[in-house]
Amino acid sequence: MDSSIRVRFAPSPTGPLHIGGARSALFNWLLARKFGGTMIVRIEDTDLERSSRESEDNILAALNWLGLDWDEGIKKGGENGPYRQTERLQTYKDAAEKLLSQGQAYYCYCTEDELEAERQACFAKGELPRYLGKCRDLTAEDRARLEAEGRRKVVRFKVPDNQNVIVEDLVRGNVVFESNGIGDYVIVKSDGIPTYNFAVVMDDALMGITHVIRGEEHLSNTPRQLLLYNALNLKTPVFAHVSLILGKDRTKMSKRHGATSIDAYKNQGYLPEALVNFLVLLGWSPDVEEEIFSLEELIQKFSLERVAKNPAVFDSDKLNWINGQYIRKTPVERIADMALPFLREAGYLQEELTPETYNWLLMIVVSVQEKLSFVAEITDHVGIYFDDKIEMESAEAEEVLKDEDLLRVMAAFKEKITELEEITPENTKALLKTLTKELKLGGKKVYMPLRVALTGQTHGPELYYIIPILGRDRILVRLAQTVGI
RNA sequence: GGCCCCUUGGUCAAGCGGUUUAAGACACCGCCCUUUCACGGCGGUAACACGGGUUCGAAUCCCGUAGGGGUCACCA
Repeated sequence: MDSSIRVRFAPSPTGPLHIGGARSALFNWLLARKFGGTMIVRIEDTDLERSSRESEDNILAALNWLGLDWDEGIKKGGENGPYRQTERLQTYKDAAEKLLSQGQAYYCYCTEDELEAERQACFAKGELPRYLGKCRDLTAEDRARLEAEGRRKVVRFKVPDNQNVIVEDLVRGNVVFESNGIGDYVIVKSDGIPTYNFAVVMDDALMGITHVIRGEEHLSNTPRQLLLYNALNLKTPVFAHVSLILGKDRTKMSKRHGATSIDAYKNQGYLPEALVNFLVLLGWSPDVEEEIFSLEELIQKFSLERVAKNPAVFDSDKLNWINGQYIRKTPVERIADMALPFLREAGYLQEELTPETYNWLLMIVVSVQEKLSFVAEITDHVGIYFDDKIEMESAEAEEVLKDEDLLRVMAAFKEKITELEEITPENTKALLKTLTKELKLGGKKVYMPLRVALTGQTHGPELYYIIPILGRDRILVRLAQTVGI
């Protein structure tokens, strides 16, 4: 393998980019980057009904967000364009003509009802439901008659009999299929648009794709494609079928398993590099014990040899853990930017940010950063900073405020905090220390009562963050309210 | 149902015939750190689907059974 490697990601723009697609894109991209090859993005929009520009834009944006770029393809150009299949129709048409004239394909005039009846018959006999070749040997007169009836026609590929088709797969080894199990399949639909199996072959060949890395659901399509490569005398790429990503119930990931689009994770405040890290671990394993890798490290370490054959269940616990690891290592400014929309939506922040409130926001984020698995969770932790009306969250909290030394502690704290000209985490830390010392009390009698008096909770961020974030005035308001001083 | 793929702890997975009393990570549990929670550190529970072979020796090779998944469209 070398720099002549050409891989592609060829999504069909019928919905947002999903977890599985993203992983396929990632594997292709990693291979290209590792060997200095070329990554191509092509849009497979031959399903006119379901394809949309909106989906295309969404997919491309998601790819960009993940940090997966491409060297050639849609929105980028290149020598093998255009990169949208609906703009390459002439190419397919010519190839279909060729197959037709060589007798390797033929027109079929069967109606949907006829086909359905045939399928049922096969099924009843316990055979593979497939097209039996009814229109295979139509005479010119037959065709003229059927055309005269106004029937629509499709082009079917004539699948050779009694042939073993061997898929040489980098992750599965050689997989053998019998051509007899494959019925003559449609390569051009009645509206003149090629089907997937035909268009991919043409495009992969014409674009010089050397490695096709895709989901396992395509494995049983591959013999059909191989037959076409053969018939058209095209050079076949190397295949690598990666096993599927399953939901908790061990069936193929789908909407009912919850969030499956990359968008959904982006919108919950996951970091793209964390998602990539998680995705690569689904089906691939490093040769070392660490599991947290930067894109650069992944490029260096990735190899198709270490891609697993068995399907992987999507484990959101692990995703959360990985994302949490990244959140902790990420500069607070970036997390704050991500947190802003959530805080606004929760009604915590109304006004535009000033430099002052921005710094305040940063301190808030710092105080809870290590608690987050994904940024949307921030609203669960920051309520204490916004509502000055303190509710005791538990009987345990109320109990804390019944301590006999409470008033002494609070009064001393109030005095000290009032004297402080500027309240920062640093001098708050010092203040708390001297307070404990001067009062000659155990920390438990100082820290916990203060925490409860200020927030109504027995847990939460460090006191030395809470105090400066609240500021003197609001602290006094809260003390008056909860302990009456 | 036919064809194809897969089968190591709850999950992701290492393992490619002896170095395995089967790594590591997530989750879970415990301890430590921490005058809270979390983070972090240390430790623990937990697996080779089953049955036959082959071999001196099998999680690793072969066959069968079972289970799971995928696919059989004028969707990709």
